[in-house]
Amino acid sequence: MKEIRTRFAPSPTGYIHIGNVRSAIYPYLIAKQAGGVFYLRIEDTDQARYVEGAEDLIMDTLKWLGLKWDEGVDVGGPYAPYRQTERKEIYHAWAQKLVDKGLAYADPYTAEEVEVFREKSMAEKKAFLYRDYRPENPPKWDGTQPLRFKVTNIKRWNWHDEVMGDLTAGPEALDDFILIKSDGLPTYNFAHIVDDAEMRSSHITRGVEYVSSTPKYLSLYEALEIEPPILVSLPHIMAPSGNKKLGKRDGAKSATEYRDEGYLPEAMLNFLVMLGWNDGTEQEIFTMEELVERFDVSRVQRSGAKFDEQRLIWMNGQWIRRLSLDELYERCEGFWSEAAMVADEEYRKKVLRLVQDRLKTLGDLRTMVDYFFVEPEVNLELIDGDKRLKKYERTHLVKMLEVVRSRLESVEFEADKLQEVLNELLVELDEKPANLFSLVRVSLSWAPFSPALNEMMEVLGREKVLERIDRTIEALE
RNA sequence: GGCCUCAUCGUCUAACGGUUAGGACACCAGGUUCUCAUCCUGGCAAUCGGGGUUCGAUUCCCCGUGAGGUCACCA
Repeated sequence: MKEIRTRFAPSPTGYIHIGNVRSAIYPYLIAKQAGGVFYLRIEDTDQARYVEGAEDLIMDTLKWLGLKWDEGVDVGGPYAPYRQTERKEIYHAWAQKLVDKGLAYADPYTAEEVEVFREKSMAEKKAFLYRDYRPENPPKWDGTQPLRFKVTNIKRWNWHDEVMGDLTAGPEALDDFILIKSDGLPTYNFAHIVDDAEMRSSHITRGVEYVSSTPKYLSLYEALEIEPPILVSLPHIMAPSGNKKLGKRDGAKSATEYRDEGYLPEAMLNFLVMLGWNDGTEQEIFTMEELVERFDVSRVQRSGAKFDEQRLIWMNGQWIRRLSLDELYERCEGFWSEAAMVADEEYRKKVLRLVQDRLKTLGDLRTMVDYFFVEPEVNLELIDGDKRLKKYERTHLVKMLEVVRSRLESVEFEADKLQEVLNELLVELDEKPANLFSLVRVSLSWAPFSPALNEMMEVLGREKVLERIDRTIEALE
């Protein structure tokens, strides 16, 4: 059997936004589950859209998601170079084959002249086909004119797509498209065909927008006597509002932006893969290993899926909770506030354990745990505005806190012991947990929400707890 | 406009032609000695329309409708 070789072949025109990341994930999974090769090729033939540094952005994203490439611009490989601008001679050699066969010719028209043809066709309400205006005696190609493919096998094409199934297109889909631009660089249409042949791609994974061009590619394969690879067309990821393809203008962020906001790569990967694919079971959470094992292109959805950030957030929470405390701690590097950074590792881990179930993203850390690291500002509004606490006289609240304080002076600061004492205080003061615990909780955190009282006390420690109760008493008097 | 493709809860989706059309997110209600979250329980909610074929259609066929893609010296 032929070796499985898949690729991700982006253009270095900027960061890859999440809508496009999936077309790197799927080929990766296809290759890895077959024990094949996944490689990275840079398609930089459009000089005008080239963005400095984009290659690094792309590689950063792939690394973050754990999509390691076996061959590529930086690591090389048996079919190097992997950057199209460095492969110019190769394309010209293949182009020459077509010229020699009489299957390629120089385009004598200027862009303006072609535009006139196009407008004429559109005015007649039919699709523009250059071949309708094909010059009878084209000049010899000297490299300054665009080189066009001369389609000869004008017919209806039928082909198979692993995702879309059996597809067909009439002769209208065939045209004399440009192989080499007047700047000497090949178009995508030509370059990818040459590269995938030279680099032995077994699969071509790309967005559905290429299916209407497929007949052109098929006739080129035929002319070049290349056996076509397996075609895999991926439906688009749609913007959350409306039905259009998710793009940068819809606020599609880069994958690394999500990383910086505190999303885990596992969650992002899991979410993106599940957007348009499932394994037929009701399992929702998959590790990379499981995905590699279970992924099946034929189960990929044919219609576009909307990007649902709510689901991503949920999935991120799921993954945060699956991490061990040590692992979570490592992932949180860079997400702590400055005040927290001053505290030692052991203390921060204790705090982290209390909020692991509460984090939606690692970014929540910055604000969620402030009061563990800095003295919170007393805000009596939290008492006066509380539907239960506001019913008490302040003197009574003070009395309650004084009793609590004196009991805490001697108790061991350990969660279970603290809970016992808190329960005893409930009886002693004849109070409901909703009242007493709320009062103490607010006194210690001055935050609208916080972890369980006894655990919070254990982490804060006796000194801080007594100090904060004193401050509250002072403020209430 | 030509050509191509797609169509199940609000969203992501499951369902050899036979299921009370299942799950998940979101939302709502309840429970977990206090808040927030987690977790658990329950609830709301879908086969685009019309014709066929069939004992029986979400599933197959046709016609509509809607949506998307494409018709670049961009990929």
